[in-house]
Amino acid sequence: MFTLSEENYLKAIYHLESGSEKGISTNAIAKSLETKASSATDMIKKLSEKEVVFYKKYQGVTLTDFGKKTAANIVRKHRLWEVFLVERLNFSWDEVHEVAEQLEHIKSPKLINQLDALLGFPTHDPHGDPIPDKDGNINAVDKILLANLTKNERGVCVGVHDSSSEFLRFLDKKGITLGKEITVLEKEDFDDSLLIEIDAEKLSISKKIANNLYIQK
Amino acid sequence: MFTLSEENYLKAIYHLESGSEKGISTNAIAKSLETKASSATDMIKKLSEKEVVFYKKYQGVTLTDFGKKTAANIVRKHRLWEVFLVERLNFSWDEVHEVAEQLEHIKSPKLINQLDALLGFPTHDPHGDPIPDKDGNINAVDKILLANLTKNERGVCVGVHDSSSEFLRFLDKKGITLGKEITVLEKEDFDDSLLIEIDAEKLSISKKIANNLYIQK
DNA sequence: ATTATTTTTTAGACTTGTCTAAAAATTATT
DNA sequence: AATAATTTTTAGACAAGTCTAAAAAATAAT
Repeated sequence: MFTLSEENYLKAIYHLESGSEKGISTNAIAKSLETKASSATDMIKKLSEKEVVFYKKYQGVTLTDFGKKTAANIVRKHRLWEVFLVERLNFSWDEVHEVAEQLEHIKSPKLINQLDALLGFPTHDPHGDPIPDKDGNINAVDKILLANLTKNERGVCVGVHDSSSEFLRFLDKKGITLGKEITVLEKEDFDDSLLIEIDAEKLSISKKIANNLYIQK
Repeated sequence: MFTLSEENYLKAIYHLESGSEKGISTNAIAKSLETKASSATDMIKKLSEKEVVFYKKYQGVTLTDFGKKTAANIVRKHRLWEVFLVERLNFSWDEVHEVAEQLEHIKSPKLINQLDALLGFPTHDPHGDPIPDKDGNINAVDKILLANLTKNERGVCVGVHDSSSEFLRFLDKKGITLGKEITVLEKEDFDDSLLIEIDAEKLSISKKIANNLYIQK
């Protein structure tokens, strides 16, 4: 069994690993958890003892298979709870993160399996992120950033990269939600902004926004 | 804000207070939390600093109004989650306690209010215990122990005193659930057992059982 | 009313998870 | 290749929450 702190480290390492080949540095972990490198080193040693990470001094960490599975299960819980909050308790997608951060640590296999069933075995959370199955496998979607679409290309909005409340509320305001079809009408060279069409309306989108929205062609 | 440990102490004191007039002793608290008296003393001091209990050395503790409200809110959360687990996630009434012990510490007013609404503002948990409202007020039911009914008296089963899994599973086996009507046919003097009628069937009930079942006349 | 017993508190220690400051190792720069 | 800068680790400290053992207070028993 893992402590709350251990689970948070595992989750951080899990997220950092998906997006880099090599081992995850102590600093990267510390930064992601808003703690100090020395604290991270301490915890890494504990996780290594518990055989959820491989660790060699000065060379960062990698999750073991067991560690991956454990971390994926925490992510699974987090995302299932997010679906529950949005679909059953009228939370908006920018409100769920903090609460899900707490709920993901509740220990009860039955609870999470029944919740999964209650929600109809969802495959994605409210931000479009895939929900790992019981074995930790995820159904990778071949999504690309809106910024990488070329002129006149079209696709469906399937996820966000940045899921901060601010960004999500901005999207709500602009009417951009998951499932909406987006067409790129223009790409401005001088500031990399986009002119898109959504709901038969034209909308200008900055580079920053376009780099945080995932599209499926 | 209170730590997990502080919340558990508050809840224990709250439960111990309902059933005694005076202050709650250090030992009683320690016993109820399966810890040592010295640990209880330490925590009592912290709770006293936070003004949730009145405390004078060697004289036990009493909850302040603030403390009562805080504790009632934890109990409210615990019981609402129990309803959710039984009514929405197919848990049986003997399985919910452990999970609710975890869920009761989740901090999110919106979560609990929405959950309350989702469940249709239930007034009692699956064991018949009343659910405090947002202000900590509870709707006291005038229930009595089955053991205190006299021959030929009748009533409805509205709660259990002992809510251990073993007892609840025993009740399930005998077909005794909340809402069932029970008539006392005989009271045996030599062992204080009861002969009751339930669902038009006769059933013999030991003193111990009769002392753990609440009836509303 | 004076012992004996029980309860409660104190004192000091231990664990978990964190921190700062300094040392050691690695990586980057000239 | 030697020095500078950065990263990582170690060492020692601290807070929270717990424990054991001993002292102090309260209660019970003779």
